[in-house]
Amino acid sequence: MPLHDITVAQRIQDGFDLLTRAERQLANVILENYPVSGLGSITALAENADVSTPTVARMARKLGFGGFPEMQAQLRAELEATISDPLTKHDKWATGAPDTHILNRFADNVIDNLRNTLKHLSATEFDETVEMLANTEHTVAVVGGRLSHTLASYFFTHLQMMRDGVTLIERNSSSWPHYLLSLKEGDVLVMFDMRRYEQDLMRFAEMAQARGVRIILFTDQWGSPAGKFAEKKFHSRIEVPSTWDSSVVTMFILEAIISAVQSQSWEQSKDRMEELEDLFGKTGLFRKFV
Amino acid sequence: MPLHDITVAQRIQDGFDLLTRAERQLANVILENYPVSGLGSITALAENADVSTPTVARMARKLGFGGFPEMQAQLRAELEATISDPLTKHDKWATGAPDTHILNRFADNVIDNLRNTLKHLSATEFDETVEMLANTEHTVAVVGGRLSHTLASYFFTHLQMMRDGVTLIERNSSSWPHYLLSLKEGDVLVMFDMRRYEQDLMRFAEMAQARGVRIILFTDQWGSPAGKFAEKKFHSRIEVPSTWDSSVVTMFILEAIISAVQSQSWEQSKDRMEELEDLFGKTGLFRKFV
DNA sequence: TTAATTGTGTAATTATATTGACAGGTAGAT
DNA sequence: ATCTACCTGTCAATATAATTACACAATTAA
Repeated sequence: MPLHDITVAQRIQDGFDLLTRAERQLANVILENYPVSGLGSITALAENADVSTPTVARMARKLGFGGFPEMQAQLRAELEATISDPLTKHDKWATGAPDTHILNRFADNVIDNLRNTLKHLSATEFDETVEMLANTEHTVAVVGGRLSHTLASYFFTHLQMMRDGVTLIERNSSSWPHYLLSLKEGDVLVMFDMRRYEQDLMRFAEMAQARGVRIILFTDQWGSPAGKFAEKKFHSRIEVPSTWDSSVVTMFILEAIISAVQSQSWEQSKDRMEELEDLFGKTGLFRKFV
Repeated sequence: MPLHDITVAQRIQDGFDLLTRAERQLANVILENYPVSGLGSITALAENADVSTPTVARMARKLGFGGFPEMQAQLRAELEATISDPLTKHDKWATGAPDTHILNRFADNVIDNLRNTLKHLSATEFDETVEMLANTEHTVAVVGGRLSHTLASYFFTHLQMMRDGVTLIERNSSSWPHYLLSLKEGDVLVMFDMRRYEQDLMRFAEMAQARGVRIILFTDQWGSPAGKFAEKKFHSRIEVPSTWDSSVVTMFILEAIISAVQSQSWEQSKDRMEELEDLFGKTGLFRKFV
């Protein structure tokens, strides 16, 4: 295949591992708004990516071009080809794949789910939930079902980074009574229960509520039976072209909540984060940056 | 209407009668292959239209720009606006909340991430990855890092429902050598490594590759250093308005893969699913439906 | 036809972009 | 801990682009 048949984007991706830190930074800026971001001057591009101009020139060389202008010329050529080819305009999400490709169908569907979910989600309820989770006067326990345990665990991991008094309740429901004992009135229980709802979760919710525990429930559009014991409920749309259900939208809400909780309690969480960074840094297990 | 709302093409057409012979010649060339023809140097454009460079500069002035570069900047801006799909932008997501509410900002951002990720994701690579994972002649092991273990676990749970020979490798890296022993040439290793990349994962990848294991890597836009040992790489955009990174897009890709793997091997997975349903039904732990 | 006006290119100048040389810094190796 | 190799930015040089000044050509009006 002649060299000019490979797009700049392709070359960047193919050789991504050979790129250095500054070059990757640059590569991302180019890909982010491809190909327009690469059509200005080398200086503009460099500033945009917060690297020096020689870095840009060097990368162009590395990708196999004679220099930056040559790379830019190819970007223009690609653009011309793209614009004049009406076929590519109908490609939706994944380029070079038909509309019927699973990636495109999935994307359409997930966006739809997100839109629909948010339409029925009250911003006030959201804010109140954030309030409950940011309040450190009470502890927070997190519990999930067979498939939703992963979500519970994800939420726990992040919440724990921001505040004290967060517990992840084990998968195994035989140990749940023990956890129940440590939950006091006013404490918060975050529960995940999706389609193929689990009896145990409902019983757990019932008993927790009886103890005065405030429940935040993440469930699907049809609603877990545990809902009747919950103070806050988040219904995600979860249907996708697959035999299983999608967790993407639920994860979206979780992340939004985590982000909001954090900005709410930034002063405390900042210190915690720094401590954590230190801890991980010192164990030598993890590098702080690359 | 502010000046910059009028396209260059519009300005040319509006003032066409005021243009001189050489300028019309130039105008036609610009419009002919709009806007790409105007994105090169002033010299290139002049030659292309068989006029002198000052003619180009003068026309830019005549059209109301400060000079040629200013006109070119607008061409780029127009192009950017055309290319970035207006589909989801400026839609308010959460009703009853201002645009600046975290839910709306998060939604915009995540959609953007998804779009950008898919734009640079090759459908062919995707299909080949699905192929690798659906093939039951080899085993599949799944491993993740500190924060990405959840994703690994999610992927494992679903893949396991569809096929035999799937292992989830523990979080604790001290046990990894044992897992390595059971990986044979041709086996598949699915690895997750996001920002704050982990040394151990890279070493693991290196050793696995040396054993002839084929690696599928899920990483972020900046790229884990383990990438150089991977056969397939998926770069997700993960930045959101939060201190932490988003896993939503990665989860999207995982689900799409899971869905594709399943339809690829429906006959086998159907039986497995039924068995699983039975098992869960019989243990009494879970209800099949509600 | 000739003078005035306007249009256009050439050449010189200026501004800007691009590249090359170097040196400080950082990560990985021994 | 020290060395080495390799990034990566600053600064200088070079090349290229853009503009200006100017002269000549073309067109139009007297």
